[in-house]
Amino acid sequence: MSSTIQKRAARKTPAERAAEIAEAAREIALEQGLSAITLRNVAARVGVASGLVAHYHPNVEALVAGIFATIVAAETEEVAGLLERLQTPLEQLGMLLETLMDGSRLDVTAIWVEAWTLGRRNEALAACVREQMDAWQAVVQRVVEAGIGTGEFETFDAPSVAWQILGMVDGLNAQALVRWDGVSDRGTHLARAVEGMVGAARGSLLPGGVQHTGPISSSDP
Amino acid sequence: MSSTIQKRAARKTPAERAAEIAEAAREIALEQGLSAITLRNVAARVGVASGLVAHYHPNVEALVAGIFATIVAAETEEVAGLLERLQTPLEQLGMLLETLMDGSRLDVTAIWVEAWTLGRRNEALAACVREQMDAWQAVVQRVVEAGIGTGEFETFDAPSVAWQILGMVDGLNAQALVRWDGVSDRGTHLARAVEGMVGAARGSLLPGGVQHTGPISSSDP
DNA sequence: GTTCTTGTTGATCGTGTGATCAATAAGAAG
DNA sequence: CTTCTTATTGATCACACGATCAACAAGAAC
Repeated sequence: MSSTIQKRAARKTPAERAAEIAEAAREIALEQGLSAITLRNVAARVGVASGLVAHYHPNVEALVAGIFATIVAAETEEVAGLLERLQTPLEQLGMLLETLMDGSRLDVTAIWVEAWTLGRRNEALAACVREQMDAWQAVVQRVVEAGIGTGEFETFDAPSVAWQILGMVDGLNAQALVRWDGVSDRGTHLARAVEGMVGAARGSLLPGGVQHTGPISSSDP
Repeated sequence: MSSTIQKRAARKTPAERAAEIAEAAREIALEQGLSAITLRNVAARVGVASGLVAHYHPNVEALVAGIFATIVAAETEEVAGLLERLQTPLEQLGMLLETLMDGSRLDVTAIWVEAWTLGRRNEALAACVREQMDAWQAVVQRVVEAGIGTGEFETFDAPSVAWQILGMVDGLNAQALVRWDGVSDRGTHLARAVEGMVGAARGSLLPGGVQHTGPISSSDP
C-alpha cells in the first residue's frame, strides 16, 4: 500500500504537470485571490517542490496574468454562448444583465477588482485586463448594435453604451462584494437604468414583470 | 548652517509627530496605493526610524484603515458641501454625477478599488469601507428623496436607487482607471441611465443641453 | 547645573516572497 | 542490464514585511 506521505512526486509529462499547476493556481485565485498565487502556495496544492513551479513558470507575474486571462475568458465565452440561444436583442440584453447580476460569479468579480489594482504594478496583468475588457465590450456591443438594427434600441453610440453597461455591472457587483445587503431589486433598478441609456421602452428589459429576489439570507462568515 | 544630512530627527510633540506620520501615509496612499503604506515606507518619507512609526501605530492594518477613512471621508464631505450650494435636486444630482465623473479624483477611486480587495484580509479596513460607503449612500439618498419630494423624480425606492447610482459611478470610474479611452460622452450616457432610474425627464440632468463630443478617436495601444 | 521624562533610534527576530541551481532519481531508450 | 535524458528536489540567496525592545539623548523641570 502506498504510504500516506509521498516522498517524491510522480514523474509526469510536462504537459500534464503544467496543466496540474495551472489548475491549482486557478483554484487558489478563485478561493483566495490573485495575490495568493505564490510559488510555495501553488506548489503546496499540487504536492510538489516550489522549485518545480518556478521551473514551469519562471515569472510569477506572468503566471498571475495568465490565470487571470484564463478565468475571465472562460466567463466571457460562457455568457456569449448563452446569448446565442436567444432571439431578440431585448431578450439578450435582459438575460445578460440578469446573469451578471445574479450573484453567482462573485468570485470572478473579486478577481476583476483585484486585477485592476494589481495591474498598477504588474504590466503583463494590466495588458491582460485591457484585453479581456475589450472582449467583454465586444460581446455587449454586438447586442446593442443588433438592438439598434431591429429598432428595439435607440442610441447613437453603441460602443460607448456597451462600455457603460459593463462599467455599471462591474461597479454594482464590486459593491455587492462588500455590501450585499441594503439593496433590493438590484436587477430592476439596473434594468431601468439601461433602458434609459439604450432608449428602450420602460419595462421592456424585464420580461417576467417585476421580479422579486426576496429577502437576503445573511450567511456572514 | 545645518548639515544636509540630519543625524537624528528633531524631537517633536506627539501630536505633531502623529500628524506628520498621518500626512506621509496619506500621500503614499494617494501616490502608490494603500498597500504601499509600510512602516519603512512611511518612516522614510517622514525622515524617521521605522520603529517610531510603529511606536505611534502599533498595528499597521489599523493605520491603513484609518488613512483610508481619512481620505474618503474628506472627499465625501467636500462633495456634500458642494451640493448644499445648489437649489433643486435636479441640479444637485446633475452636479453630483458631473463632479464624480470628471476624472479629477482617480487617485481616490484607486484607493476605493484597492480597499475592496484589501478588506478581504484586513477586517478593520473592511469595517471602514462599509462605513464610508454608508456615508456616501446617505448623501446620495438625501438628494434622491428631495427630488421625490419636489416631484422632479419618480421612484419608489430612494435607498436602493442611491446605492445603484453609487455602484454605477464607482464602476465607471474604476473602468477609467484602466481604460480611460474608448468611451466618449461618459457623462451623457450615465445621465441618461440615471434619468431612467430615478424617473426624471430625458435630458433634465444635462442643463447645457445635449453635449456632443464627436466621433470616437480610437487610439488603441 | 542637575535630574528626569520620554521621544527616538537601530538592531534584531521570525516570516514570506521570487528566484536560482547543483544534485538526484525516475523512467524511457539502447 | 546499462545508459541517458530530464522531471524533480531541496537548499540557498537577497529582499521586504511587521513587530519588538534595550539603549540613547533631547529638552523640560527643578
